[in-house]
Amino acid sequence: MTSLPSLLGDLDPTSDRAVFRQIADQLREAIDRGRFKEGEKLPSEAELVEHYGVSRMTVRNSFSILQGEGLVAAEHGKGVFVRPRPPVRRLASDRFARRHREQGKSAFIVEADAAGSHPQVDSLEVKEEKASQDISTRLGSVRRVLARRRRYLLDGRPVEFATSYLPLDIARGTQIAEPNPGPGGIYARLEELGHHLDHFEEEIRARMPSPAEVKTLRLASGVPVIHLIRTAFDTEKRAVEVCDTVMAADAYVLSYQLPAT
Amino acid sequence: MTSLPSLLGDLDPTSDRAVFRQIADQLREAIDRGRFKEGEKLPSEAELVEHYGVSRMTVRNSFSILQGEGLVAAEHGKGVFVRPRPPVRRLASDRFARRHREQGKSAFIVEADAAGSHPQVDSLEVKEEKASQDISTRLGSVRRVLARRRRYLLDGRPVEFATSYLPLDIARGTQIAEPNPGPGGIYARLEELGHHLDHFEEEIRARMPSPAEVKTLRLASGVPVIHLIRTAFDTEKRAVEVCDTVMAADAYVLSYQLPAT
DNA sequence: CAGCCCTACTCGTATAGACGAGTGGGCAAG
DNA sequence: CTTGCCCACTCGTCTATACGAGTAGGGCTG
Repeated sequence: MTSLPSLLGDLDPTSDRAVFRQIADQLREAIDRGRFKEGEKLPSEAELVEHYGVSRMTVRNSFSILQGEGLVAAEHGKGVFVRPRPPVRRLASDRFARRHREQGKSAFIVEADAAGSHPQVDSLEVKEEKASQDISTRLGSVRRVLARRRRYLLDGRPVEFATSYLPLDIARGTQIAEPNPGPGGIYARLEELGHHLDHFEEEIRARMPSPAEVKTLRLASGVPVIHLIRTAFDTEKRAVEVCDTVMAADAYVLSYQLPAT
Repeated sequence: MTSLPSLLGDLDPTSDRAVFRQIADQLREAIDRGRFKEGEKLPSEAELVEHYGVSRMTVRNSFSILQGEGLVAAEHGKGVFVRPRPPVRRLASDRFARRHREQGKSAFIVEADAAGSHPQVDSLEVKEEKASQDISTRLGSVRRVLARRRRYLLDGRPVEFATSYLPLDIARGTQIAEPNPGPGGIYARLEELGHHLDHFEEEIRARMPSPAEVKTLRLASGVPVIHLIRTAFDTEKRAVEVCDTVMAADAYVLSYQLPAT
């Protein structure tokens, strides 16, 4: 039972700042200054209750602020811990360049192997379905589509799930409709089918995850998602694929290289 | 006092799902289904206390979940409201193309005017300062830099703030060091100074905002930020500017066009 | 009629207490 | 020594209560 004042200071009763905010401020500052390091355990609720002389709900209130900021995460039965900043996966803008399609393995696998982490793909699902309004619009008024769903994991942690949508007249009956699309992925198959890829359009949004997304990506509270929608166009200016991707924001940095034309 | 059951249903006491989660689920679903529309007021805490027969803290707990998801916002003295989705600003990847630098006005102003909204730029600050470790690395080991800070508002709402960093040997004494950099902005000045722009690199992250960012961008809780770091390179492969931008994620969609080379 | 105030309703903050459930270490029984 | 149980400690959920403070509308007062 070492004394916390050395780490945490006192409350200012004259301040009009709410007590639980003051406590959150002190904890946040202590974390920022490295007094509590990544992965380290913060003082327990009971300890803070005693240190500050407040009720437990007040302390929990403080923690909930820091959780909302993505700074800490509570673990039932263990304590509240400073969230480690996970190593990030970089997505370069040239990741779909033709030269990367030569190898047999998918971009995700190759890239992860190179970074020394253990990649995995699961919840593979390939089926025909009705296109949503949005997908239909992007693909040019298609009614039904082939949907390829998959989830990506890095060292056992889910980091992204994605769905590719393709018009049936392109994909039906081809290897694209198979669970394993073969070397170079569906883009290689599209080119073999005569749909030479011209360019991609990517739309990027960030937002808080839905409960379903929290579940599939096992997100801690306070972690947003990056929502990326990529449309692939062939040289005839036709949209041949839309890929809808949701990524755990704490696992990714997107990187683009743009000409200054 | 109209009855809420028509909108909200009952609790399932046999479920092992926590009561406050069940309530949050029901409210979320009602919002998703459009039973409560954007900007509309949810039932008050007292009403929900009575409807579900739970204590007030339980209801507040439910609200705090939905706030964390960015779905609702509480207004002191008024009620809890469904957060309206603000109009988003699209940032196209060609926004720095040379052809857009012809006009006298900045890209932000032109674009906002075209969209019929009222643009504003404030908290302008231009000064020399010590480069942070990160900025120094990106600019190629520079010790001191010229920093240009500004905040952008759309119809009175702050949506983004940005800082440009330039090496002193380039910027000092030029119009770049003036509050108003002149027509075409600093990129036009850089080209006039012989630094012909070759390409940009953009890094994109998403995360929850710091308290300071919440303040400057007046963010509601449950709104992440998009953090964009752009480095401009001239034809000599030298990094001539780094622009660090923090955007309210609910106000932006980034859009990139990539060749399929 | 205009202005003010009062009141009812809203959410914000805080206390005190209770029980449940996950975790991990120590101790006791085999 | 190993196994298994128990207990202490942790956070999770929930109740009940109290007061503060912002808002809006009705009614009273001048």
